[in-house]
Amino acid sequence: MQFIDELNESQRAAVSYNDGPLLVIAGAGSGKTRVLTYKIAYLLTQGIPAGHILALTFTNKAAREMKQRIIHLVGEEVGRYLWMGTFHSICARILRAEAEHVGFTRDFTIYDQADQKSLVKKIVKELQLDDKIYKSNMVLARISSAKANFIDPEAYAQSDSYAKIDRLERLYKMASVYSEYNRRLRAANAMDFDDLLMYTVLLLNNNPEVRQRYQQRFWHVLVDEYQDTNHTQYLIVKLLAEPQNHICVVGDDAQSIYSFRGATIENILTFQNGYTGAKLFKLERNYRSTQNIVNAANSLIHKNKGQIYKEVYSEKEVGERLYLTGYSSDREESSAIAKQIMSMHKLNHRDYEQIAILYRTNAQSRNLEEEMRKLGIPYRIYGGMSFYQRKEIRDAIAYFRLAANSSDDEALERIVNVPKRGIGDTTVTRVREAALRENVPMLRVMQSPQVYAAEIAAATQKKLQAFAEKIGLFAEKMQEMNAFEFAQLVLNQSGMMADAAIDTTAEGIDRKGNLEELLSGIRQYVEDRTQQGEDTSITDFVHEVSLLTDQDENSDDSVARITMMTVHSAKGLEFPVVFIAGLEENLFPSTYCQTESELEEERRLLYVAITRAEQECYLTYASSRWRNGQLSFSNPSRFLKDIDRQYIQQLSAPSKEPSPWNDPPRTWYGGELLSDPTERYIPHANAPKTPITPTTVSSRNLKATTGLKPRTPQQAIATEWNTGDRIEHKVFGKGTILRVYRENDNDKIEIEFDTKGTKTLLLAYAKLDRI
DNA sequence: TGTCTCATTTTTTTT
DNA sequence: AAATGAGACA
Repeated sequence: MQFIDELNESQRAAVSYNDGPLLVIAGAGSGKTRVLTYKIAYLLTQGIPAGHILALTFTNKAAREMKQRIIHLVGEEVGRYLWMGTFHSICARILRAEAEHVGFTRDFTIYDQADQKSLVKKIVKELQLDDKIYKSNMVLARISSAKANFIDPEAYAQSDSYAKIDRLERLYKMASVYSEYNRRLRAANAMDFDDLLMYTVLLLNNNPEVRQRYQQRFWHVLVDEYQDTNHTQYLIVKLLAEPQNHICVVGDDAQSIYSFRGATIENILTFQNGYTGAKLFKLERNYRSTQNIVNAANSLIHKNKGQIYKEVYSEKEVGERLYLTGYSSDREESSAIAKQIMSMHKLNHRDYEQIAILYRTNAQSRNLEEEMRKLGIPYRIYGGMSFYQRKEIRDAIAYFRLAANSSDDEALERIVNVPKRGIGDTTVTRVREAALRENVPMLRVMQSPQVYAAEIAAATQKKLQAFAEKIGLFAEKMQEMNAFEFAQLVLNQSGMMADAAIDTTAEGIDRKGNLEELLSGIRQYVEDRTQQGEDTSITDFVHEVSLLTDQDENSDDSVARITMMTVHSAKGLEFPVVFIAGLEENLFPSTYCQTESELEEERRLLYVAITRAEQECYLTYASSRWRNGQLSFSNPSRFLKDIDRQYIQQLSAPSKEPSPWNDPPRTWYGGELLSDPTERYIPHANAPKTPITPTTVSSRNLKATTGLKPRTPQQAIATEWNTGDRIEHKVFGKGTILRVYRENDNDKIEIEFDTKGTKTLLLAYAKLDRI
């Protein structure tokens, strides 16, 4: 085991200790993954077969990379059969094998957020509850929280603590909604993400024989990012590790940032109580960042109260201080970051791959993206709309899902009229009602509407049957074809491909391109699996796709790009240069986090962000920012003051913005600055001095005349307005587009529109898509 | 049934 | 800003 020499003393101690439960508290950048990797490699060289080691990670990508590294250390044959993946994917694997024990079949579907949401909406409507109170997001959050705490509908109905919060929110019928929701999932042979965890616990709890089988299989259980596990995950680990308790968990309480999805820091804080004799190791030396960065992060995190004491230190060079810059607007912030990156690249020969921009919310990526594009900086955005979330891709996959699982009603409703088959809402509702009444899948009702007494016109019945037959055909073909052949068949026979091909608008061409991309992705998948000697049917593909995250998507790595992502998704990553944008009150920390413990979590989030940086860390904030179509003003984040001043260097910005230290927080009145507001607005450089002769264009013919079309009809919002001899600022309002005329070759065009009520003519700038 | 228009709501982070 | 929902109309 030469490789063990590559570790420092405390790392080595953690790796070679195997006499009982083990808790490794690993500071940021202290080689946590390294310890885990080497520990597994160590176990393998001790003669433990890979098939008897279970390692749970936070993302599939982390699992893949770790496995690669282990194989590199011990060889392919030794490491190949490791059980390694996220809780969700490992649970899905176990549940598919044992599906009948929990009352599902092995082909169960995994409902994603959109499926869940649509189901909740239907249930709320059916139970005749007010959808203003029972908002789908709220309902789902409640259900998810219950499942994260291993509380089933019965327990929920009994629970005082849940009832109390539900009363506050006037969600008196929440328990019934939860119960019906679960019933419907089961009827559809489907699970949501939380079910994967919950049913695994149920499986192991209720079936001693199964439990023993898995306990005997997993001689060693290792968990990464333990600070972000929830109670149900705690139970899974406990059930699998018993009775030998050869368990090793690794984590950092200072980086716990997922409480919103049920993670509880208690798991790591009380580990030693739950596992008697558990040994604790601390890794405190940071190998990633310069001293200044580590010290700055430390000074911030020490403002939190509850934490396991540790002193992370770096022995690298002192390095540069963190740079702080304030800007007057989000636009200015974005463009300054872009310029900065450009000059780093040009002047310092900094590779784009070494740079990341982190932010609190996905919405912030839009501005940044635009500015990067302007300067031609290649970028990669994680999060937001991923390939598999696009409508046409989801539709295609819904066909696969329905073929694999004929009870998958959400998939059916998604595609029953895609492409248009003349099966409208009314018909679908009738089918759904009949299916509900007769307790059968909707597809069954469509096969024989008369049997289930669905009141449907004969002509429509024909359409339904034709659809059902098509799905039946797919289900048959699915068995005999490989994934690629099958996907091709479905896209052609369903009419989706033809439908996209007919459409010659930009969106249509896009759609077709995406479908083709999906096909070529599936072809690749089949090739890979053939090489590995694995099953090439569509079933496995569908199952895997539902557990993919945007980090897993294969993007073109041949070009060096900068990375843009939320702080949450940056967990576990590192970059030589990190920008953290939008350090403002009400954004970071978020408006929705105001209790003490929530604020501490936000502070940990910033801690995570800063500790991603190896050499340079830039912090920025803006005094004004567009949010939800409204301009809002804010003060610098309170967290800036939590960082020890000696580690920060304030840079000057184009406009003088208030400093977090020297200037008192400003107050705003009615969303507007009390002092002279015009200072905050930079006049549009191209604003014409005199009105242009308008060409009258109706909104309908807009695209024909100008080659431009508004993304939504009423999108125009005036930011400034030209009266002939002066430019007035800050005129906001929506109106109907009356006339359009193009300005130079710019995507921004001027629109004349009248505002609600007063019929004022305004010259406004609107963002338009080129077609 | 499908399309278009208008109005209201959303309002963080994700496996 | 963008998504969702309701209502009008062909």
